[in-house]
Amino acid sequence: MFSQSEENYLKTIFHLSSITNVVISTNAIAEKLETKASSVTDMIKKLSEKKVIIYKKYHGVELTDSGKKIAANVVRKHRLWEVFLVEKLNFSWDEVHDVAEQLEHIKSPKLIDEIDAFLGFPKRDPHGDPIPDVDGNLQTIEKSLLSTLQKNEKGICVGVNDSSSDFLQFLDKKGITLGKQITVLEKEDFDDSLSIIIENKKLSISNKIANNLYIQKS
Amino acid sequence: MFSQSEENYLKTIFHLSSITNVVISTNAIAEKLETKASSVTDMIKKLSEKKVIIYKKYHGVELTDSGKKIAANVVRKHRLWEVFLVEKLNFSWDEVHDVAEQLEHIKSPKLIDEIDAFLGFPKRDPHGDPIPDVDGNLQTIEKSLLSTLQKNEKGICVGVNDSSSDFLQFLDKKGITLGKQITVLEKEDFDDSLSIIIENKKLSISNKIANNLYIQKS
DNA sequence: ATTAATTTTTAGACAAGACTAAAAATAGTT
DNA sequence: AACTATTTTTAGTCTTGTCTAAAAATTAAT
Repeated sequence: MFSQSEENYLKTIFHLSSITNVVISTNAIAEKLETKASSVTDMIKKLSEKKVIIYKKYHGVELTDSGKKIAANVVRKHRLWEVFLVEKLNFSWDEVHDVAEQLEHIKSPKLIDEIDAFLGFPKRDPHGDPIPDVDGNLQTIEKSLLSTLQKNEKGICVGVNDSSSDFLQFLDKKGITLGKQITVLEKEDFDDSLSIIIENKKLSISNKIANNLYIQKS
Repeated sequence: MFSQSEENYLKTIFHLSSITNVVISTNAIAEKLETKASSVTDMIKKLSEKKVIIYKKYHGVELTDSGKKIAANVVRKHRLWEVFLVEKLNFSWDEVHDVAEQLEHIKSPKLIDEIDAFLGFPKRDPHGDPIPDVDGNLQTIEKSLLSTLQKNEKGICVGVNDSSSDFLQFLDKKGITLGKQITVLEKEDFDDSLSIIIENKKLSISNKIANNLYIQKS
Protein backbone atom coordinates (compact mmCIF):
# COMPACT_ATOMS: atom_id res chain seq x y z
CA MET A 1 0.00 0.00 0.00
CA PHE A 2 1.28 3.45 -0.87
CA SER A 3 0.72 6.68 1.05
CA GLN A 4 -0.67 9.80 -0.58
CA SER A 5 2.76 11.27 -0.53
CA GLU A 6 4.32 8.25 -2.20
CA GLU A 7 1.58 8.27 -4.82
CA ASN A 8 2.25 11.93 -5.55
CA TYR A 9 5.93 11.25 -6.11
CA LEU A 10 5.15 8.34 -8.44
CA LYS A 11 2.64 10.42 -10.36
CA THR A 12 5.15 13.23 -10.74
CA ILE A 13 7.86 10.92 -12.02
CA PHE A 14 5.31 9.40 -14.39
CA HIS A 15 4.41 12.82 -15.79
CA LEU A 16 8.02 13.92 -16.14
CA SER A 17 8.91 10.64 -17.86
CA SER A 18 6.13 11.07 -20.39
CA ILE A 19 7.56 14.35 -21.59
CA THR A 20 11.32 13.90 -21.32
CA ASN A 21 11.85 10.19 -21.98
CA VAL A 22 15.07 10.05 -19.94
CA VAL A 23 15.90 9.46 -16.28
CA ILE A 24 14.35 12.04 -14.00
CA SER A 25 16.52 14.26 -11.84
CA THR A 26 15.99 14.94 -8.17
CA ASN A 27 15.66 18.64 -8.85
CA ALA A 28 13.04 18.16 -11.52
CA ILE A 29 10.89 16.23 -9.08
CA ALA A 30 11.47 18.81 -6.36
CA GLU A 31 10.41 21.63 -8.63
CA LYS A 32 7.27 19.89 -9.84
CA LEU A 33 6.24 18.99 -6.31
CA GLU A 34 7.28 22.34 -4.89
CA THR A 35 9.42 20.70 -2.26
CA LYS A 36 13.12 20.55 -1.45
CA ALA A 37 15.68 18.33 -3.18
CA SER A 38 16.65 16.78 0.14
CA SER A 39 13.07 15.68 0.75
CA VAL A 40 13.04 14.14 -2.69
CA THR A 41 16.19 12.18 -1.96
CA ASP A 42 14.61 10.78 1.19
CA MET A 43 11.52 9.69 -0.65
CA ILE A 44 13.19 8.17 -3.69
CA LYS A 45 15.30 6.03 -1.40
CA LYS A 46 12.13 4.72 0.10
CA LEU A 47 10.43 4.16 -3.25
CA SER A 48 13.53 2.45 -4.51
CA GLU A 49 13.44 0.01 -1.60
CA LYS A 50 9.84 -0.68 -2.48
CA LYS A 51 10.96 -1.54 -6.02
CA VAL A 52 8.72 0.96 -7.78
CA ILE A 53 11.60 3.04 -9.09
CA ILE A 54 15.18 2.40 -10.12
CA TYR A 55 17.55 4.78 -8.42
CA LYS A 56 21.26 5.25 -8.88
CA LYS A 57 22.73 7.81 -6.53
CA TYR A 58 23.39 11.12 -8.27
CA HIS A 59 21.90 9.76 -11.50
CA GLY A 60 18.18 10.20 -11.24
CA VAL A 61 15.29 7.79 -11.20
CA GLU A 62 13.11 5.76 -13.52
CA LEU A 63 9.84 3.94 -12.86
CA THR A 64 9.80 0.16 -12.83
CA ASP A 65 6.89 -1.62 -14.49
CA SER A 66 5.07 -1.90 -11.21
CA GLY A 67 5.77 1.73 -10.41
CA LYS A 68 4.44 2.74 -13.81
CA LYS A 69 1.27 0.80 -13.16
CA ILE A 70 0.68 2.41 -9.79
CA ALA A 71 1.33 5.88 -11.17
CA ALA A 72 -0.93 5.33 -14.18
CA ASN A 73 -3.65 4.19 -11.86
CA VAL A 74 -3.44 7.41 -9.87
CA VAL A 75 -3.58 9.40 -13.09
CA ARG A 76 -6.53 7.31 -14.21
CA LYS A 77 -8.38 8.12 -11.02
CA HIS A 78 -7.51 11.80 -11.26
CA ARG A 79 -8.81 12.12 -14.80
CA LEU A 80 -11.94 10.06 -14.28
CA TRP A 81 -12.84 12.21 -11.28
CA GLU A 82 -12.29 15.30 -13.40
CA VAL A 83 -14.72 14.02 -15.99
CA PHE A 84 -17.20 13.22 -13.25
CA LEU A 85 -16.96 16.69 -11.76
CA VAL A 86 -17.47 18.41 -15.10
CA GLU A 87 -20.09 16.09 -16.58
CA LYS A 88 -22.19 15.41 -13.50
CA LEU A 89 -21.53 18.10 -10.94
CA ASN A 90 -21.40 21.36 -12.91
CA PHE A 91 -17.73 22.04 -12.32
CA SER A 92 -15.96 23.99 -15.03
CA TRP A 93 -12.67 22.73 -16.41
CA ASP A 94 -10.69 25.26 -14.42
CA GLU A 95 -12.19 24.18 -11.07
CA VAL A 96 -11.54 20.46 -11.11
CA HIS A 97 -7.84 20.13 -10.51
CA ASP A 98 -7.55 20.69 -6.76
CA VAL A 99 -10.49 18.46 -5.93
CA ALA A 100 -9.22 15.72 -8.23
CA GLU A 101 -5.84 15.94 -6.48
CA GLN A 102 -7.63 14.81 -3.34
CA LEU A 103 -10.00 12.30 -4.90
CA GLU A 104 -7.23 10.50 -6.79
CA HIS A 105 -6.00 9.02 -3.51
CA ILE A 106 -9.24 7.33 -2.50
CA LYS A 107 -8.60 3.62 -2.27
CA SER A 108 -11.40 1.48 -3.66
CA PRO A 109 -11.10 -0.44 -6.91
CA LYS A 110 -14.85 -0.85 -7.11
CA LEU A 111 -15.39 2.88 -6.72
CA ILE A 112 -13.28 3.89 -9.67
CA ASP A 113 -14.58 1.11 -11.90
CA GLU A 114 -18.15 2.15 -11.15
CA ILE A 115 -17.34 5.81 -11.79
CA ASP A 116 -15.80 4.76 -15.10
CA ALA A 117 -18.95 2.85 -16.07
CA PHE A 118 -21.22 5.60 -14.76
CA LEU A 119 -19.48 8.05 -17.09
CA GLY A 120 -19.69 5.69 -20.07
CA PHE A 121 -15.98 4.80 -20.13
CA PRO A 122 -14.64 8.19 -21.23
CA LYS A 123 -11.33 8.25 -23.10
CA ARG A 124 -10.22 11.80 -22.25
CA ASP A 125 -10.48 14.20 -19.37
CA PRO A 126 -11.88 17.75 -19.62
CA HIS A 127 -8.48 19.09 -20.70
CA GLY A 128 -8.12 16.59 -23.51
CA ASP A 129 -5.66 14.33 -21.70
CA PRO A 130 -6.08 10.58 -22.22
CA ILE A 131 -7.39 8.39 -19.41
CA PRO A 132 -5.20 5.31 -18.79
CA ASP A 133 -7.05 2.00 -18.88
CA VAL A 134 -7.20 -0.39 -15.91
CA ASP A 135 -3.81 -1.86 -16.83
CA GLY A 136 -2.18 1.55 -16.97
CA ASN A 137 -1.97 1.80 -20.76
CA LEU A 138 -2.21 5.26 -22.16
CA GLN A 139 -3.40 5.90 -25.69
CA THR A 140 -1.86 8.94 -27.29
CA ILE A 141 -3.14 10.91 -30.22
CA GLU A 142 -1.34 12.89 -32.86
CA LYS A 143 -1.28 16.46 -31.64
CA SER A 144 0.82 19.57 -32.21
CA LEU A 145 1.24 22.79 -30.31
CA LEU A 146 -0.68 25.58 -32.00
CA SER A 147 2.59 27.53 -32.04
CA THR A 148 4.08 25.01 -34.48
CA LEU A 149 1.37 25.44 -37.13
CA GLN A 150 2.18 27.38 -40.25
CA LYS A 151 0.11 30.00 -42.03
CA ASN A 152 -3.11 28.51 -43.44
CA GLU A 153 -2.78 25.27 -41.50
CA LYS A 154 -5.78 24.26 -39.47
CA GLY A 155 -6.97 21.66 -37.00
CA ILE A 156 -9.14 20.80 -34.04
CA CYS A 157 -8.34 22.03 -30.58
CA VAL A 158 -7.73 18.83 -28.59
CA GLY A 159 -5.91 19.76 -25.41
CA VAL A 160 -4.00 22.17 -23.23
CA ASN A 161 -0.46 22.07 -22.01
CA ASP A 162 -1.11 24.31 -19.02
CA SER A 163 -4.08 23.43 -16.83
CA SER A 164 -3.90 26.42 -14.52
CA SER A 165 -7.23 28.06 -13.94
CA ASP A 166 -5.85 31.40 -15.14
CA PHE A 167 -5.09 29.94 -18.52
CA LEU A 168 -8.31 27.95 -18.75
CA GLN A 169 -10.41 30.96 -17.79
CA PHE A 170 -8.62 32.98 -20.42
CA LEU A 171 -9.55 30.38 -23.03
CA ASP A 172 -13.16 30.45 -21.85
CA LYS A 173 -13.21 34.22 -22.22
CA LYS A 174 -11.91 33.97 -25.76
CA GLY A 175 -14.36 31.19 -26.61
CA ILE A 176 -11.63 28.64 -27.19
CA THR A 177 -12.82 25.20 -26.13
CA LEU A 178 -11.87 21.63 -26.98
CA GLY A 179 -13.35 20.34 -30.22
CA LYS A 180 -13.46 23.65 -32.04
CA GLN A 181 -11.66 24.18 -35.32
CA ILE A 182 -8.83 26.67 -35.48
CA THR A 183 -7.24 28.06 -38.65
CA VAL A 184 -4.00 30.02 -38.67
CA LEU A 185 -4.48 33.14 -40.76
CA GLU A 186 -1.23 34.88 -40.10
CA LYS A 187 1.97 34.41 -38.13
CA GLU A 188 3.90 37.49 -37.02
CA ASP A 189 7.65 37.18 -37.19
CA PHE A 190 8.65 39.71 -34.58
CA ASP A 191 6.70 38.26 -31.63
CA ASP A 192 5.47 34.91 -32.98
CA SER A 193 1.89 35.93 -32.28
CA LEU A 194 -0.85 34.37 -34.37
CA SER A 195 -3.95 35.54 -36.06
CA ILE A 196 -6.46 32.71 -36.04
CA ILE A 197 -10.03 31.98 -36.97
CA ILE A 198 -12.23 30.10 -34.56
CA GLU A 199 -15.97 29.76 -35.14
CA ASN A 200 -15.89 32.48 -37.80
CA LYS A 201 -14.33 34.90 -35.35
CA LYS A 202 -10.90 36.33 -35.87
CA LEU A 203 -8.61 36.34 -32.83
CA SER A 204 -5.12 37.49 -32.07
CA ILE A 205 -3.18 35.00 -29.97
CA SER A 206 0.17 35.54 -28.25
CA ASN A 207 2.96 33.02 -28.58
CA LYS A 208 2.61 32.10 -24.93
CA ILE A 209 -0.98 31.06 -25.51
CA ALA A 210 -0.16 29.20 -28.71
CA ASN A 211 2.51 27.32 -26.84
CA ASN A 212 -0.06 25.87 -24.48
CA LEU A 213 -2.78 24.77 -26.88
CA TYR A 214 -2.74 21.41 -28.63
CA ILE A 215 -4.17 21.02 -32.10
CA GLN A 216 -4.92 17.90 -34.07
CA LYS A 217 -4.06 18.95 -37.60
CA SER A 218 -6.59 18.33 -40.33
CA MET B 1 -8.24 23.74 8.76
CA PHE B 2 -8.49 20.34 10.41
CA SER B 3 -6.52 17.20 9.59
CA GLN B 4 -8.19 13.89 8.83
CA SER B 5 -7.19 12.68 12.24
CA GLU B 6 -8.66 15.72 13.99
CA GLU B 7 -11.85 15.32 11.98
CA ASN B 8 -12.09 11.69 13.04
CA TYR B 9 -11.79 12.61 16.69
CA LEU B 10 -14.45 15.30 16.36
CA LYS B 11 -16.76 12.92 14.54
CA THR B 12 -16.29 10.29 17.22
CA ILE B 13 -17.03 12.73 20.03
CA PHE B 14 -20.08 13.89 18.06
CA HIS B 15 -21.37 10.34 17.75
CA LEU B 16 -20.74 9.49 21.38
CA SER B 17 -22.44 12.71 22.48
CA SER B 18 -25.54 11.92 20.46
CA ILE B 19 -26.11 8.70 22.35
CA THR B 20 -24.95 9.43 25.89
CA ASN B 21 -25.76 13.12 26.35
CA VAL B 22 -22.99 13.64 28.93
CA VAL B 23 -19.30 14.52 28.77
CA ILE B 24 -17.29 11.97 26.84
CA SER B 25 -14.50 10.06 28.53
CA THR B 26 -11.03 9.58 27.16
CA ASN B 27 -11.45 5.83 27.22
CA ALA B 28 -14.73 5.93 25.30
CA ILE B 29 -13.03 7.84 22.51
CA ALA B 30 -10.04 5.51 22.55
CA GLU B 31 -12.26 2.47 22.26
CA LYS B 32 -14.34 3.88 19.42
CA LEU B 33 -11.25 4.93 17.49
CA GLU B 34 -9.35 1.77 18.33
CA THR B 35 -6.44 3.74 19.67
CA LYS B 36 -4.76 4.23 23.05
CA ALA B 37 -6.00 6.53 25.80
CA SER B 38 -2.68 8.36 25.84
CA SER B 39 -3.07 9.21 22.17
CA VAL B 40 -6.53 10.52 22.89
CA THR B 41 -5.23 12.75 25.66
CA ASP B 42 -2.69 14.23 23.27
CA MET B 43 -5.29 14.93 20.65
CA ILE B 44 -7.92 16.39 22.94
CA LYS B 45 -5.37 18.83 24.27
CA LYS B 46 -4.78 19.98 20.76
CA LEU B 47 -8.48 20.19 19.91
CA SER B 48 -9.08 22.06 23.12
CA GLU B 49 -6.47 24.66 22.16
CA LYS B 50 -8.26 25.02 18.85
CA LYS B 51 -11.48 25.72 20.76
CA VAL B 52 -13.52 22.96 19.20
CA ILE B 53 -13.92 21.04 22.42
CA ILE B 54 -14.08 21.88 26.10
CA TYR B 55 -11.69 19.80 28.10
CA LYS B 56 -11.21 19.59 31.83
CA LYS B 57 -8.37 17.29 32.81
CA TYR B 58 -9.62 13.94 34.10
CA HIS B 59 -13.22 14.96 33.39
CA GLY B 60 -13.83 14.28 29.76
CA VAL B 61 -14.68 16.46 26.81
CA GLU B 62 -17.60 18.18 25.15
CA LEU B 63 -17.91 19.78 21.74
CA THR B 64 -18.17 23.54 21.48
CA ASP B 65 -20.63 24.98 18.96
CA SER B 66 -17.94 25.33 16.36
CA GLY B 67 -16.70 21.82 17.07
CA LYS B 68 -20.21 20.51 16.69
CA LYS B 69 -20.53 22.23 13.34
CA ILE B 70 -17.30 20.79 12.02
CA ALA B 71 -18.20 17.30 13.21
CA ALA B 72 -21.70 17.51 11.76
CA ASN B 73 -20.22 18.56 8.46
CA VAL B 74 -18.00 15.50 8.36
CA VAL B 75 -21.00 13.33 9.16
CA ARG B 76 -22.97 15.13 6.47
CA LYS B 77 -20.30 14.35 3.91
CA HIS B 78 -20.02 10.74 5.05
CA ARG B 79 -23.74 10.13 4.70
CA LEU B 80 -24.18 11.98 1.42
CA TRP B 81 -21.35 9.95 -0.08
CA GLU B 82 -23.02 6.78 1.17
CA VAL B 83 -26.23 7.73 -0.60
CA PHE B 84 -24.26 8.49 -3.72
CA LEU B 85 -22.50 5.14 -3.67
CA VAL B 86 -25.73 3.20 -3.22
CA GLU B 87 -27.98 5.22 -5.51
CA LYS B 88 -25.60 5.92 -8.36
CA LEU B 89 -22.75 3.44 -8.21
CA ASN B 90 -24.39 0.10 -7.41
CA PHE B 91 -22.86 -0.28 -3.97
CA SER B 92 -24.87 -2.24 -1.46
CA TRP B 93 -25.49 -0.82 1.98
CA ASP B 94 -22.89 -3.07 3.55
CA GLU B 95 -20.13 -1.94 1.19
CA VAL B 96 -20.25 1.82 1.62
CA HIS B 97 -18.76 2.46 5.01
CA ASP B 98 -15.03 2.14 4.36
CA VAL B 99 -15.13 4.19 1.19
CA ALA B 100 -17.24 6.88 2.84
CA GLU B 101 -14.70 7.02 5.67
CA GLN B 102 -12.20 8.20 3.09
CA LEU B 103 -14.48 10.43 1.04
CA GLU B 104 -15.75 12.32 4.09
CA HIS B 105 -12.39 14.07 4.37
CA ILE B 106 -12.36 15.57 0.88
CA LYS B 107 -12.24 19.33 1.22
CA SER B 108 -14.45 21.17 -1.24
CA PRO B 109 -17.66 22.91 -0.25
CA LYS B 110 -18.79 23.02 -3.85
CA LEU B 111 -18.27 19.30 -4.25
CA ILE B 112 -20.52 18.28 -1.40
CA ASP B 113 -23.20 20.82 -2.26
CA GLU B 114 -23.29 19.56 -5.82
CA ILE B 115 -23.45 15.95 -4.67
CA ASP B 116 -26.33 16.91 -2.41
CA ALA B 117 -28.20 18.52 -5.31
CA PHE B 118 -27.29 15.69 -7.68
CA LEU B 119 -28.92 13.24 -5.26
CA GLY B 120 -32.01 15.40 -4.84
CA PHE B 121 -31.23 16.57 -1.29
CA PRO B 122 -31.71 13.25 0.47
CA LYS B 123 -32.66 13.34 4.14
CA ARG B 124 -31.32 9.92 5.22
CA ASP B 125 -28.43 7.67 4.37
CA PRO B 126 -28.76 4.03 3.28
CA HIS B 127 -28.82 2.88 6.93
CA GLY B 128 -31.64 5.24 7.85
CA ASP B 129 -29.46 7.79 9.62
CA PRO B 130 -30.34 11.45 9.13
CA ILE B 131 -28.12 13.69 7.02
CA PRO B 132 -27.21 16.94 8.79
CA ASP B 133 -28.00 20.11 6.85
CA VAL B 134 -25.34 22.64 5.81
CA ASP B 135 -25.50 24.29 9.21
CA GLY B 136 -24.98 21.03 11.02
CA ASN B 137 -28.55 20.59 12.22
CA LEU B 138 -29.71 17.05 12.53
CA GLN B 139 -33.36 16.15 12.32
CA THR B 140 -34.28 13.17 14.42
CA ILE B 141 -37.29 10.97 14.08
CA GLU B 142 -39.20 9.00 16.63
CA LYS B 143 -37.76 5.53 16.57
CA SER B 144 -37.57 2.56 18.93
CA LEU B 145 -35.42 -0.51 19.02
CA LEU B 146 -37.34 -3.52 17.79
CA SER B 147 -36.42 -5.21 21.06
CA THR B 148 -38.56 -2.71 22.98
CA LEU B 149 -41.78 -3.48 21.07
CA GLN B 150 -44.46 -5.50 22.81
CA LYS B 151 -46.50 -8.33 21.42
CA ASN B 152 -48.81 -7.17 18.60
CA GLU B 153 -47.07 -3.81 18.22
CA LYS B 154 -45.96 -2.95 14.71
CA GLY B 155 -44.04 -0.34 12.79
CA ILE B 156 -41.79 0.49 9.87
CA CYS B 157 -38.16 -0.51 9.80
CA VAL B 158 -36.29 2.83 9.69
CA GLY B 159 -32.72 2.20 10.68
CA VAL B 160 -29.96 0.06 12.09
CA ASN B 161 -27.88 0.48 15.20
CA ASP B 162 -25.02 -1.65 13.94
CA SER B 163 -23.71 -0.87 10.44
CA SER B 164 -21.24 -3.72 10.21
CA SER B 165 -21.39 -5.57 6.95
CA ASP B 166 -21.98 -8.85 8.79
CA PHE B 167 -25.17 -7.52 10.29
CA LEU B 168 -26.33 -5.79 7.11
CA GLN B 169 -25.73 -8.91 5.03
CA PHE B 170 -27.68 -10.91 7.57
CA LEU B 171 -30.61 -8.53 7.18
CA ASP B 172 -30.38 -8.82 3.39
CA LYS B 173 -30.51 -12.58 3.67
CA LYS B 174 -33.61 -12.41 5.83
CA GLY B 175 -35.24 -9.89 3.53
CA ILE B 176 -35.27 -7.16 6.15
CA THR B 177 -34.80 -3.77 4.52
CA LEU B 178 -35.62 -0.20 5.44
CA GLY B 179 -39.22 0.81 4.79
CA LYS B 180 -40.78 -2.57 5.34
CA GLN B 181 -43.45 -3.13 7.97
CA ILE B 182 -42.72 -5.41 10.90
CA THR B 183 -45.28 -6.83 13.34
CA VAL B 184 -44.34 -8.54 16.58
CA LEU B 185 -46.26 -11.78 16.85
CA GLU B 186 -44.69 -13.22 19.94
CA LYS B 187 -42.02 -12.40 22.46
CA GLU B 188 -40.23 -15.26 24.23
CA ASP B 189 -39.47 -14.68 27.86
CA PHE B 190 -36.52 -16.97 28.34
CA ASP B 191 -34.25 -15.54 25.60
CA ASP B 192 -36.09 -12.38 24.54
CA SER B 193 -36.27 -13.64 20.97
CA LEU B 194 -39.10 -12.41 18.78
CA SER B 195 -41.45 -13.89 16.30
CA ILE B 196 -42.24 -11.27 13.70
CA ILE B 197 -44.10 -10.86 10.46
CA ILE B 198 -42.46 -9.03 7.60
CA GLU B 199 -44.01 -9.00 4.12
CA ASN B 200 -46.38 -11.82 5.08
CA LYS B 201 -43.44 -13.99 6.08
CA LYS B 202 -42.98 -15.20 9.61
CA LEU B 203 -39.44 -14.88 11.01
CA SER B 204 -37.75 -15.71 14.26
CA ILE B 205 -35.41 -12.99 15.44
CA SER B 206 -32.86 -13.18 18.25
CA ASN B 207 -32.63 -10.46 20.85
CA LYS B 208 -29.26 -9.39 19.52
CA ILE B 209 -30.79 -8.67 16.14
CA ALA B 210 -33.80 -6.93 17.66
CA ASN B 211 -31.43 -4.74 19.63
CA ASN B 212 -29.91 -3.38 16.46
CA LEU B 213 -32.99 -2.62 14.39
CA TYR B 214 -34.90 0.64 14.67
CA ILE B 215 -38.66 0.74 14.18
CA GLN B 216 -40.95 3.68 13.78
CA LYS B 217 -44.06 2.53 15.59
CA SER B 218 -47.38 2.84 13.81
C1' DA C 1 -11.61 7.20 55.56
C1' DT C 2 -8.36 4.17 53.75
C1' DT C 3 -7.34 1.05 50.40
C1' DA C 4 -7.89 -0.99 45.89
C1' DA C 5 -9.17 -0.71 41.15
C1' DT C 6 -9.75 1.99 37.28
C1' DT C 7 -9.08 5.87 34.43
C1' DT C 8 -6.37 9.49 32.80
C1' DT C 9 -2.25 11.96 32.14
C1' DT C 10 2.75 12.50 31.67
C1' DA C 11 7.21 11.39 29.94
C1' DG C 12 9.86 9.61 26.58
C1' DA C 13 10.29 7.17 22.13
C1' DC C 14 9.26 6.30 17.28
C1' DA C 15 7.86 6.59 12.17
C1' DA C 16 6.60 9.49 8.25
C1' DG C 17 7.55 13.36 5.81
C1' DA C 18 9.37 17.65 5.50
C1' DC C 19 13.15 21.28 6.29
C1' DT C 20 18.06 23.70 6.71
C1' DA C 21 22.80 23.71 6.37
C1' DA C 22 26.78 21.50 5.11
C1' DA C 23 29.33 17.95 2.57
C1' DA C 24 30.06 15.24 -1.53
C1' DA C 25 29.62 14.25 -6.28
C1' DT C 26 28.94 15.65 -10.95
C1' DA C 27 29.12 18.78 -14.88
C1' DG C 28 30.94 22.70 -17.28
C1' DT C 29 34.65 25.87 -18.54
C1' DT C 30 38.80 27.35 -19.57
C1' DA D 1 43.42 18.87 -15.75
C1' DA D 2 42.03 22.08 -12.44
C1' DC D 3 38.70 25.08 -10.89
C1' DT D 4 33.96 26.61 -10.44
C1' DA D 5 29.15 26.12 -10.42
C1' DT D 6 25.48 23.15 -9.92
C1' DT D 7 23.21 19.17 -8.32
C1' DT D 8 22.55 15.74 -5.05
C1' DT D 9 23.12 13.63 -0.73
C1' DT D 10 23.89 13.50 4.26
C1' DA D 11 23.22 14.85 8.95
C1' DG D 12 20.48 16.71 12.11
C1' DT D 13 16.01 18.94 13.44
C1' DC D 14 10.93 19.57 13.48
C1' DT D 15 5.85 18.41 13.41
C1' DT D 16 2.06 15.19 13.49
C1' DG D 17 0.21 11.39 15.33
C1' DT D 18 1.03 7.32 17.47
C1' DC D 19 2.88 4.08 21.18
C1' DT D 20 4.59 2.02 25.99
C1' DA D 21 5.43 2.42 30.67
C1' DA D 22 5.02 4.86 34.71
C1' DA D 23 2.84 8.35 37.58
C1' DA D 24 -1.20 10.81 39.13
C1' DA D 25 -6.00 11.43 39.81
C1' DT D 26 -10.50 9.65 40.31
C1' DT D 27 -13.90 6.21 41.61
C1' DA D 28 -15.46 2.23 44.13
C1' DA D 29 -15.47 -0.72 48.13
C1' DT D 30 -14.98 -1.96 52.43
